[in-house]
Amino acid sequence: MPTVERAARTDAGLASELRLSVMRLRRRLAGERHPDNELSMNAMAVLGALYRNGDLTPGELAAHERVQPPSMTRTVACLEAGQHVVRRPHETDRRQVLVSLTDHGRDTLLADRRRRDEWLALRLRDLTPDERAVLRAAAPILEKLSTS
Amino acid sequence: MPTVERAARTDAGLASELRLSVMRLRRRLAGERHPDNELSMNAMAVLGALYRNGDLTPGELAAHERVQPPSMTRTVACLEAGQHVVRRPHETDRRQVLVSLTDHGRDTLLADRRRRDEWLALRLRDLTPDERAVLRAAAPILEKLSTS
DNA sequence: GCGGAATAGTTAGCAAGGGTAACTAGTTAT
DNA sequence: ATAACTAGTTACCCTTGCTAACTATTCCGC
Repeated sequence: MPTVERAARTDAGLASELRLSVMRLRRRLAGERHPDNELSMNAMAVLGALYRNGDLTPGELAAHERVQPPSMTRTVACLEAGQHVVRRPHETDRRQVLVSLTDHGRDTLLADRRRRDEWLALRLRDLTPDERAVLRAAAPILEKLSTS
Repeated sequence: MPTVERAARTDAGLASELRLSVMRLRRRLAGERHPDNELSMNAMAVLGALYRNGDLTPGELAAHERVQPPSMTRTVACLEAGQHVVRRPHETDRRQVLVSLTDHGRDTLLADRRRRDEWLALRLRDLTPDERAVLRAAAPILEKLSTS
């Protein structure tokens, strides 16, 4: 008996399917992380954002990850404690704070990412090329859904 | 600046993209639930499984949702407290317990599901038909990833 | 310029929801 | 008869999200 019903013809049905699939896969991803990764998935995402975009404020990071500012404060505090980022005051607006990736943070990010995607990448290799193509197309759409 | 890099050409890149997208969308889904839904998303998923498959044991439910048995014990206890399910001993093997959906549970499931998918279905309507088709194809693949 | 509104970040406290370890009760196999 | 296994539960802890409330700064209207 398949976990997902075959039919997702209506929008409501598709919504249900997608919701369940996303929930389960996320749980699986959280569980399957390699044991010697020191960073949580969210901390990783923050380092990734800094790596791609350069220095950002906590507010920008919160918007980027779609969490509330206090949640990001905690994540950043944790990263700062591990020397992965440094916080420094904004040049002109002293309400703001800029978070920068340290060398150590960057190294950790790259090593961690390599290990952490291992599990998923392994499963992706078991898919057919067509299935991978579908997921490649789907990723930005999922992203758009969470953005809007 | 797009949140997701355009490139997901390698499997590792795709894994990264997919992981981030799934995490964010799931967070968004958890947050956007309609205020007068009484059930958590996981409770809903359990009722859904019972609705589709008939009576199941806690162990089967745990495997189905890919959580550890103690987590399912709690979810089932919560559902039982709300009269959405009943637990009764297995006929022949008295170690086991069978969980059944009550009428009230079924009604709640259907009403809740309708409301809960509203937000996502709304966003789905903003997509192009092609994008929806991609997601329709992607849902079972995501499911397969979390199953394997 | 000065007082009130708005903005950025933080602190404090809470709740949901996952996990592991250890226990009970029932079943199976030697 | 007893040892080993299985299903479920209990107890406990951790992570990670949230809201509310507070501080510090900046902006705006007069």
